[in-house]
Amino acid sequence: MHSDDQQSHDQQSHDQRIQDQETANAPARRATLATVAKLSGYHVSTVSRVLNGSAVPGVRSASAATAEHIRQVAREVGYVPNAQAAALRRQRTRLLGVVMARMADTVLATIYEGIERAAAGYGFQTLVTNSWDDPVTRRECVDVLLSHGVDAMILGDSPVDGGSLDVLTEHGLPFVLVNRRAADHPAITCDDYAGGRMAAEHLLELGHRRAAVLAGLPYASNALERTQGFLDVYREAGHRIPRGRIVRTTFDTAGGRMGAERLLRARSTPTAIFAVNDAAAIGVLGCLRDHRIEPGRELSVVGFNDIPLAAELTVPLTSVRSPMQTIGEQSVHTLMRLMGGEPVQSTLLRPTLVARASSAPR
Amino acid sequence: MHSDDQQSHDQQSHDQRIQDQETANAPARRATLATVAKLSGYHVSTVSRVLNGSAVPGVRSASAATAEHIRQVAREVGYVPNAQAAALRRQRTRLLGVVMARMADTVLATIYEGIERAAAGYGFQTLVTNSWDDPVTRRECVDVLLSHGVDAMILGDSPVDGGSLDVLTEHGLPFVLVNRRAADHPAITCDDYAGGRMAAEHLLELGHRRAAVLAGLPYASNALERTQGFLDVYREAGHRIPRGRIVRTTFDTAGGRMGAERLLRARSTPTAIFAVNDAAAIGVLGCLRDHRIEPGRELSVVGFNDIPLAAELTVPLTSVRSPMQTIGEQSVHTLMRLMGGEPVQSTLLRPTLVARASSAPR
DNA sequence: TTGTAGGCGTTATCAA
DNA sequence: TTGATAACGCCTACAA
Repeated sequence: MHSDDQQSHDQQSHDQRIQDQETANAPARRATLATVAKLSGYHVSTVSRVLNGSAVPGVRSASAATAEHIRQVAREVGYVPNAQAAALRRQRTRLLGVVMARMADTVLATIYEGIERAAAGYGFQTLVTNSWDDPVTRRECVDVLLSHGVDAMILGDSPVDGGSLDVLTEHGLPFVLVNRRAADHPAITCDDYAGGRMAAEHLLELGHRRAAVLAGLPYASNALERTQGFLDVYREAGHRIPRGRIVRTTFDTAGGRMGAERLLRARSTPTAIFAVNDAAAIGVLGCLRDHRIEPGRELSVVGFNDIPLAAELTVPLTSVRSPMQTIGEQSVHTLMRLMGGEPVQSTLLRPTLVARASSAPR
Repeated sequence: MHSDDQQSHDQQSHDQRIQDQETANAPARRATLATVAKLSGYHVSTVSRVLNGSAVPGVRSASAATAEHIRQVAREVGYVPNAQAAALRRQRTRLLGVVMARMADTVLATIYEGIERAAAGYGFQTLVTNSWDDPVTRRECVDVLLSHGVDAMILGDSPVDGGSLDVLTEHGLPFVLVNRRAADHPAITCDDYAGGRMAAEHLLELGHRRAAVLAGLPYASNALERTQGFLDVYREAGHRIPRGRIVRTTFDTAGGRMGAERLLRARSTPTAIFAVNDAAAIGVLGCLRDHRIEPGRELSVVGFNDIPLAAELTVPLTSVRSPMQTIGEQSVHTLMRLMGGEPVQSTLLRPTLVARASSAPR
């Protein structure tokens, strides 16, 4: 990769370097409850109640003066609670495991932002792993998260067959799927089937009879359902889309480009292309540019998710907008209910079509 | 937000729901070393040595048969080591804290992917938080990570003045900066100053004398240095860029769009715009489209980072490529050396200019 | 090679 | 309201 195109500059003073060494060799021991107890003259248990005690509003278990004094001392010595110890004792870590296919996908990153934000609201921290959509790595991710004792998991990369979900049910660990669904596990997703239909209806209204689909990867429910919704509308309208115009692609721009190349090489080319995600759609646009085909005028393109970039393209991209942030947030709320023992249901969030210049009447 | 445009479908069977409730109410206790010990007939310490023992290659501390038996039992009961307990005992969590401004920024997400990948290679897991570039949130992020006992931190959002770094040095916690530098803390970044110069040299060669800069936010070293490099080249060439043509912007497309609007409203407009990151540059392209200005032909645009999308745009974006993945990976390697007590230096990774159609001779 | 014991920092329970 | 104590699961020095 780029690993050889690098320079190293020594930008630290000698003292700095020495200090680094010392800190590494003598890692400062953090102040503990015992430290605070000794300094404040109270017993550890009292200090614990004041500093980390279960925050039941009405019930105080130390006099105001005592509490204030203890808090003061804690602040002075820079006391930070040790989550490991607390977790060991309480049997819960307040950690949420998150498995995503890959973070550099804007859609997944945005869902993740929703998750993080909502989780913070419940006092939960997230532990994230990238599975790269690889079964083996996925399994390792789950194991790592388990061993770190996450209280629950949010899985954003489940293949339709469920993948490694049995491990979780075995362990009795609560989990929620996002972005993709699998079996009847609780999942928070966009209503992908409806979204696929919207895209098709839009293109049909514009008069496109010969449409093609960049269908993504076949183990992702969202890709499958978007594709299915799209195909169904065309079939219902009597314009069945032949197999050759349905192309499997990866979800990145490179995938979209390759898929489009393939479609354009065929004998009869489509007048419209529906890509199941925006990154692929942008790859299509790149390919069209190379072939000097003007998007919108000569060939319509529709994407999915409506990432912020879509609106800014030179030919703005028509896209089915999915509420990515909300999917993330909602998944946390659902998970909290699940952890609380409440029954939960899967949720489908409604998408909306945003028509722009990349799709136009035939 | 979108929170009301949602539908709920009950997609679970009755049985499923009941099962959920049960698992929530009676969270299955994980198998521990003791469990395995009892079942295998060996003592906990032996089991521990076999399963989680320090992996010194040559030194085995159990007979092959014993080890195999123990491992077998462990597999059967689904033993997963309790990282909390191990951490408490060992005083190290094998957790790496990562603070980023925001994950939905492709650049940061890509750096993060590099971090995760390299960390996994060392057996470390990452704990990520978004600081949203807000000082208060940033401080909270650091505290949360500290309380979760991370062994070290990677900070991707440090303001030039260092921000909350003093807390870390106080705690003696090893850390490395990525993406942005601050004071003389060890940092792995792109050579932003050089990159800024490259952009300027490119535009000057094309004959652009009236250039403008979308300078990003003033507390980010990368934005500052890219801008400075750019300005220096123009100054050295005798074409000083006036204050009015240097616009502060956020790092997203919206920021780029607003910045460009402002530049185009001025009396004398630039013939070229350098945006300190690609997202902003794409915002510029969107703005130009609205004003029916053709990028490249009428006004040149140069971005920074060369995210994968840049090459696929209808008018491909000229950009200074930074080795994002490598920055992430390198930061972990550096951190490991730091934790090992070795002296470390900051590293500047060299960028390269990728010229495309968005910049053309004047 | 295997067993024993003690403690990492916190919290829940019980007693004062 | 406060104090004492035990235990969460694991690791490691030491003894056998």
